[in-house]
Amino acid sequence: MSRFREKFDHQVWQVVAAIPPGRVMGYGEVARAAGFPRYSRMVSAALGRSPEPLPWFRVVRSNRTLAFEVGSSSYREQAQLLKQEGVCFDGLKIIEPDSDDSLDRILWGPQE
DNA sequence: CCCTTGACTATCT
DNA sequence: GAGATAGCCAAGG
Repeated sequence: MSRFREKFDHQVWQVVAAIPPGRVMGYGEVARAAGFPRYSRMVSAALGRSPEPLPWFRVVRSNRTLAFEVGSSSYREQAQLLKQEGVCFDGLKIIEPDSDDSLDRILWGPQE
């Protein structure tokens, strides 16, 4: 086993496990927080290798959309788990709770 | 070695 | 804002 992967995985798992419910982090953000900037593409692999259940569904793309193919079972599962803990969506994008996003969008909902 | 693969990103049209 | 493009980097064939 590569020593790199062992360290990387451990760090990533630790960061992801610390994401509070109702909040999300981007792959790049997780990688950076784990001490491995530019390793966004490696994060997903580390999540899949976790021996313990992780809140993997709280990891999303930098543009706040889900990384799976829209409509796939994985996509639906992740979206459901997130909504289940209060995360709101504006179409395909996640509305951050701390975002200074317009109140209009939250009140009016998706689209205009 | 060389080439391909990703649950990715930033940048430019 | 949607596509295309070019970086990114460990892993596996």
